[in-house]
Amino acid sequence: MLDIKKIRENPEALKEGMRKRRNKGASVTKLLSADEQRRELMTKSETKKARKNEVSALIPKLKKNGENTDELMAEMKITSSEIKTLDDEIALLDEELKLMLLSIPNIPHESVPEGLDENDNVSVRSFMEPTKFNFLPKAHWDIGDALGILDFQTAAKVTGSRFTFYKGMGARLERALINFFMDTHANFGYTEILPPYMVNRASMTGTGQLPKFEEDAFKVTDTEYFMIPTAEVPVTNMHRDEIIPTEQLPIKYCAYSACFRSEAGSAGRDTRGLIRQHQFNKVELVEFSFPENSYDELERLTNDAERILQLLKLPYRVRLLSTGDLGFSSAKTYDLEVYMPSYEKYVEISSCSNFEDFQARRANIRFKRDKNSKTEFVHTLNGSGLAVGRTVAAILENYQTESGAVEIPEVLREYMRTDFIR
RNA sequence: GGAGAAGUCGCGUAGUUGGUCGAGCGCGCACGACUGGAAAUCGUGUAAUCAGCAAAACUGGUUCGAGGGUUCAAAUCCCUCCUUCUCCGCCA
Repeated sequence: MLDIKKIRENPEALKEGMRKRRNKGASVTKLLSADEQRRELMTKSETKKARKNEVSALIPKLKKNGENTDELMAEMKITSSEIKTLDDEIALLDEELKLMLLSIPNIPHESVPEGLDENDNVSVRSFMEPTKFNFLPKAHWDIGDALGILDFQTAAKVTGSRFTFYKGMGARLERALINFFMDTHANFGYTEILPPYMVNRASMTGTGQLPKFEEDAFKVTDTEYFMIPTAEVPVTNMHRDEIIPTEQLPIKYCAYSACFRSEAGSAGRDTRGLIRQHQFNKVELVEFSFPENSYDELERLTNDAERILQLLKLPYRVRLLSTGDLGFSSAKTYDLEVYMPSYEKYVEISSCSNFEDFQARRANIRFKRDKNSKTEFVHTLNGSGLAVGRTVAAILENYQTESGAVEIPEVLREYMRTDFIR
């Protein structure tokens, strides 16, 4: 959510930001007129309330002196109903205004390249060369099938499409990766979190999934709970409606969770394999930082996610997202893309974003520099560290051997208790 | 799931025949006095948020779990929901 006061002061900045995002939804004029009307009504209502409070203090005094208060009480009866009418109008405007504000995406940071879509993203750096094979490499779903470690067919029977059974060494690989990710991040100052997999509506709104993207989420029937699409939601909302003690900042969490996405708009895309599932595992990095540090922290957090790929010796590149590909809540995002031989291209395996105060304002997460200073919103950041299923896919494909076996990356061998899956 | 109790300013509490209660007290914290320094003691202060103002100050509004209602007036009465605790049931 953006700051209505800033929009009031500088509507041009919002218009420019929305132009960059090619966003047609935000009507600045409508927003500002609703805001103005609301403030006008508030002034009226508050004047009446002041009078009401004054009289309410007066009545008991007069009564004590035995004076008649009928006339005042009659006046207040009218005043009260007038206040109620005004407040009802204000509440209506408030709701309208809030819905508008909640539907406006974040304004991109000035360092974000302007573009139409993912084709305008910019490569920042890369690690290793794309893996070369002196045989015809197989896709991970074929490898998984051949080794008996991934079973999509049975999952389709038991649940439906876009689900997977991991079996034997496949299940162990997934579990090994989760432990390896968490252990690594914990060594770099992140506190481990294991969050709830369902959250309420307020949490989904706090991080920006609602109200605009309800169809992307799985809602639990007969409750107001949603299955989390990422651990970012429960973990960021841990501090919702809090004023974080300054000495605790920056706060850094790493959280493992299963993630649930309906992928409503993606029918037919990446239908095979582990790339686009309704349920997948992910380790997420979440950070609450001082506003002035957040862009340095974004670089650092991105490096923390990259470290995993480096340790696994998987080829990847870092892409700076253009305004056309930027997520709704983000001001700046780096995607880490791992090389996937079956696609003969790079596939997103992590997304690291700085939301500035966009989520913090929605979720009301603040801090105070010292006793006498005003409260400020923290900046929130997060990034995958990493998506586990896609990492399994990347390992199966990049580490496959001509014999059909898969070598285990060195750093995982102690977790796997083996050097090969065959 | 059933029965009961409770949710007040960082913490602990006072406040239930509705009316100077946005709210007293204690602790904590901050500042000051005393001290060579400290402890103890004493004094002062101690929320968030919105609107008005260029703005600090200031003025006004709102907030006693959340939302609604009764009333001239609600922390106090009524309703709904949420959370916590105790007992029972069920259960990994």
